[in-house]
Amino acid sequence: MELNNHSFLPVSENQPHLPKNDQYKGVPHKKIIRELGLKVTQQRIQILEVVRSGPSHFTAQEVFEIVSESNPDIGFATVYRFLKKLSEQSFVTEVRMGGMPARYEWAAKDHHDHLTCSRCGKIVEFENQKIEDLQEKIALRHGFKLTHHILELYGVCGECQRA
Amino acid sequence: MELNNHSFLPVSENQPHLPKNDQYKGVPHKKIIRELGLKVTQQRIQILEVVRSGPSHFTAQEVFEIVSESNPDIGFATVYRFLKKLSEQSFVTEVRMGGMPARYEWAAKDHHDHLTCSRCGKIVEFENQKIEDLQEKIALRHGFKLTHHILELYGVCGECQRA
DNA sequence: TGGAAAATGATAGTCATTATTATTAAAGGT
DNA sequence: ACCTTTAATAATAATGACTATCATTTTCCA
Repeated sequence: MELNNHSFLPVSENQPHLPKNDQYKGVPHKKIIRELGLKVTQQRIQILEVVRSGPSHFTAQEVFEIVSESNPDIGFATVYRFLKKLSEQSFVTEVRMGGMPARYEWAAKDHHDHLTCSRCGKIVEFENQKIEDLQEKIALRHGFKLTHHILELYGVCGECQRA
Repeated sequence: MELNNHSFLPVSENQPHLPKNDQYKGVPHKKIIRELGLKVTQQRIQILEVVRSGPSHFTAQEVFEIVSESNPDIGFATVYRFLKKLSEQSFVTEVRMGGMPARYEWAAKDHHDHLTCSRCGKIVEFENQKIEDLQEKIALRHGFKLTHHILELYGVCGECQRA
């Protein structure tokens, strides 16, 4: 993950990794929308409200449904369009998994990967900076600018090994 | 990725990493189809021929088109159906990318991960033993016995960065 | 070889996402 | 505050990848 180069942020360009906490904390929705180069609309504010304060992984449909409660007139195309913009400019991360609808998450939250037990389904979240660094290196070596990654480990947990 | 536990293979369960070469080399298509618990048909043989000898990443559509040349009567549903079976039983690996059609690859080849351009879809294969080792360590630290993993890096390739 | 069970091809359907378009709303200059 | 331009919206149709259905054909083994 790289830092976004957004003007209102106290960004140090040399900082190689994301800060641990939401770097946009306290930044109003309006400011973020302007930073995207877009006009500020009620719909976009409402979408951002869900995205920034709701669950950490959400589908476009879920966002649409939540916003619909307070604003039944919103169209789902608006949600898709705006999520795409947010994704293009790295404010949210888009993850697509086998055929399922894309899931998004506010990109400024802590990053973590998953270790899943294929026997009982238990999920352990972990973070490993060394792996992140190696990923950056690999991408660079091939001339790529990394935007995101998926790292999912599967195995059998201690409990299930005994059983 | 873990070894498949298919009876005709000389599998050593203790081996921590995949062998470097295609573990199914020399195994006839028919045998693999039977191993899947499916009936042997011309269509499936033709699909396997493309999958096993063709390019290393392919879409269902591409397989369909290639097979169509020698057998214009094949339906694309047949290709999708069979690729799904192969994927379910880990004979091929399915990789999905933002909105684009799924790409498949014969799974028995060297283990590698993918670096994908989210702009143009280009895929670079890479292998990094350090990352593999770190994964093992992480799993161990949490008491897990690692069986396989998914590591997909996404970014923008040099070419697309310029454009 | 006969016949149950499975596979096929054609086609229609599903579902997420995207394009289109007429209408409405926002931002900036006056 | 009022225009005016320009973008954003909601509704809807369209797209595209896949999947289900089903009548017909094939496989395979008893």
